[in-house]
Amino acid sequence: MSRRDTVNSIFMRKADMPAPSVGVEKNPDRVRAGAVSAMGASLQEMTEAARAAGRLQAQISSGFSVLEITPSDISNSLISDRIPVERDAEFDALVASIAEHGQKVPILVRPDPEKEGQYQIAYGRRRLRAAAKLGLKVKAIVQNLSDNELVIAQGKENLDRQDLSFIEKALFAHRLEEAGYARDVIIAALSTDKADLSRYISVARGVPQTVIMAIGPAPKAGRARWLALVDAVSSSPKKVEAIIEDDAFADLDSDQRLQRVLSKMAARDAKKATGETWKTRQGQKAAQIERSGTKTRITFDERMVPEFADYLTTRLDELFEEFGAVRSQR
DNA sequence: CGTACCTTTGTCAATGCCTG
DNA sequence: CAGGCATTGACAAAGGTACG
Repeated sequence: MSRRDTVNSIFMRKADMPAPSVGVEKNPDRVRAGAVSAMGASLQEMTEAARAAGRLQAQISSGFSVLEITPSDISNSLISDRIPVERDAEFDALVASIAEHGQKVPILVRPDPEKEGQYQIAYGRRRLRAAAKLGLKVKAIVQNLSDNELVIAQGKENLDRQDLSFIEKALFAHRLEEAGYARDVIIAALSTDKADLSRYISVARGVPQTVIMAIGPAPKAGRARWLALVDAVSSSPKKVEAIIEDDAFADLDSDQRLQRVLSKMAARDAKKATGETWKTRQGQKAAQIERSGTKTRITFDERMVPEFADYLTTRLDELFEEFGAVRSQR
């Protein structure tokens, strides 16, 4: 799979379209038809559009320029970095501000490499959404950016705003990685170091998307709580799902939802403190250890460690002797 | 097999926030 | 304002992997 295909698949997913199956080529005719219809059907309009495109091309190649662009000509960024929230008072305030004073700060876009006359947003999506809502054109700086520059610009802008929560950064990092970006590019985009990036990605990998979306951005929660959630999910994913499906769960705010899951899981762990999971060094959950009164039961998962139980059975005498020797030394 | 590089994990200190 | 707690950035070491 080429980089372009990978990036496209991310883009398609972001646009709420089914993820394309591997190896399926995009139909170039459909792309062309879309671009043409966007420019208008009549010859007059097409000529005018061609002239406008020429002017734009000259401006773009001379560096960058601030243009007024119809929001529908701007597609979403390759990589989504925000978890949508139902109510957003700040967004309403932004809409009101732009309605009253106009758009003060331009957004950053690049020309869509595949669709003439179209743009891809690097940052300023809230301003874009606000302009679209108001039916206004949006002021945009147009720059020729590489894929890497695009995501780095997007990341930098978000960090300037300092309102991406831990999990939003984690998702952003994870999506960049899935899109095939090198670690150093992701590190630059998130202004982080390799150690933290590793943690971001492991959290985004460790918690299912459905769980993250159900909980939301949890702006007050940092690394520790999300790492705790990774543990909780890996030990009993079904229990976590049951908690997030609870009716009352949706009534809480995002931070409270995360807290609810963690406290319920902690309570559950405390209750069955006698039960534990044995994991192999590769992290496979290979056995369940249950203690009750005078008995201890170890249940091996044959799918994870096939034939290990048989092997262990044949060595019980040996192990018991070893155990006796160790105990007598103490 | 040894080496170099990359990733993951553990840990600590600084900072900020909250509560009494 | 002090103390406790959570968050965050940074460093070091361990673990994993690719390559010669």
